Amino acid sequence: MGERAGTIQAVARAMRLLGLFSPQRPDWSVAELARETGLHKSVVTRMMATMAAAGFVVQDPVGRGYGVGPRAFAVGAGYRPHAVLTQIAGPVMRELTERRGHATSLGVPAGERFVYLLVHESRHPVRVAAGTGEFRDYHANAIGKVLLAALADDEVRLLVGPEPLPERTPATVTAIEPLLAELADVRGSGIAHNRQEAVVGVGAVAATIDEGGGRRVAGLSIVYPSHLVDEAEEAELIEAVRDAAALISARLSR
Amino acid sequence: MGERAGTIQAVARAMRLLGLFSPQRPDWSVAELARETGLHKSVVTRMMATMAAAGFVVQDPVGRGYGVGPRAFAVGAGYRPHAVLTQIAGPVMRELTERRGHATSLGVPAGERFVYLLVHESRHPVRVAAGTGEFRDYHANAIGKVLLAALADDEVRLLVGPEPLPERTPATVTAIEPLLAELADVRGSGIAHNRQEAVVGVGAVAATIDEGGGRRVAGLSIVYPSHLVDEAEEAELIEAVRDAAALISARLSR
DNA sequence: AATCGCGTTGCGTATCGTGCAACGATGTTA
DNA sequence: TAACATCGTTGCACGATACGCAACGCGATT
Repeated sequence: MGERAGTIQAVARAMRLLGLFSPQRPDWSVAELARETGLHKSVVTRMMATMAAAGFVVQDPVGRGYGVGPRAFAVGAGYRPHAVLTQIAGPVMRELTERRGHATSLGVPAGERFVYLLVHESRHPVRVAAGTGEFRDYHANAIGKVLLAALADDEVRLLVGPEPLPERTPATVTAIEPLLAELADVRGSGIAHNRQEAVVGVGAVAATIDEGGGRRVAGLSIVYPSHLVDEAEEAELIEAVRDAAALISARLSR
Repeated sequence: MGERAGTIQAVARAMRLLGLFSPQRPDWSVAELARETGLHKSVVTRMMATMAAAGFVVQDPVGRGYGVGPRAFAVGAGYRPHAVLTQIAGPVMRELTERRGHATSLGVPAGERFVYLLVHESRHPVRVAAGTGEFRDYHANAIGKVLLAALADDEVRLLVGPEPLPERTPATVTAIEPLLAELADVRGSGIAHNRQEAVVGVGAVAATIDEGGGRRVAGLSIVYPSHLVDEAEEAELIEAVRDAAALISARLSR
């Protein structure tokens, strides 16, 4: 009956509930959780009570909805890629953001999507960057393409799923072949672009962060409002992000 | 039979397992988890398989132990105090660390202990600061005392538990009365000390970060090797941490 | 007042998690 | 090389336990 053999229904349900909490949506009521998951109210109540007793969630004042608990934060802080990269990439990204005036993001693969580990916001009035802990599709983001470019075409097909790929904006590449062609370019240049393919009006350039053995571990990007960056500046940003990624890679290896 | 009525055994067990993963100890094998929790191997195997399917944990290469998964990171990133304070306190702490040359930490209450939200390491060869996501006792840390000082004596008694309080070093205050007396001073001065009470050779001074309504939300500390800081410098550090905490508080309120 | 939506709780049923034992794989010791 | 220890996984039968229903108390809204 279960999704997969050898798994525990009650725990799988609890994980589904807990997984709904995210930086984008950190607050849920019992009723909302029940509607979203299709579980019965009573089940949700008991699940949440159990997870609250363990400190993974907290209920705000009195019964009025649940939020993320300190224990969940503590466990999440043990995520390897984050622990390693935060120390090294953080200062480099900060300087990059200050010098260029645009937001910078760092992401790593996380199954069928990738996750933002670290984000430095720009001081622009318009915020264009994603938030730490958010997941995104590979195919419609600069960091995602950098990560895909580390894989063979077959693996890419497996990862992004069947056509058409989800269309985020009119500019999103929704077919596999053009995406693979683009990835070939990325392998050559080491740079991936995002030209309003995820959000209208937002562009980005990304470069690769490698570990010692050449294993690709992360992508670093500069994100900006498209109308503020002309071709000349884009060329500068490409150089900047390439240098920063190389610096982080070098510091990672030793 | 269960710990508390209205909770689900299987989920409580899963939380107990997941809660073992922390920044200090981010890797566990099935056998280790089984020994630690007293659960049967087969139970642990199925629990972990279920949580792995949900992305909350990952098994390294093949079967060789589990680590924290990206989903756990994403959920943890939704922890309110972290999301709010990171943006505002981060830059202030960075400057404080650079200017004074010592590590700075920021912590918030998390049930019967407190948790470090943000840590900036010094460039000293000796690392003395805790890591993000680690839990500590209130009574043996500067930040902990600052947080306790926001409570009434009765609440403090409830929170720290019965005497003797856990002794971390020979200097730890293990009796309630002296602790309460110290907290009275903290309420007056707004500053808490830690003189090698948590780790031998490590001292700290902490100040209070308040929210708009006067609600205490966090403690900010400067942490240093005791033998490197004389009384004159300590006085300077107290001023520095007080100013920084006040600045963060002010930015929080608007 | 009346109605709606919410979160919680008792209870009986049968589903589903549990623990045992056995297996294959890997690594360690003699 | 062989015997042994340790590990992670899986089938299986039993019964503990999670489930879903229904009812309740509460607060907000009409």
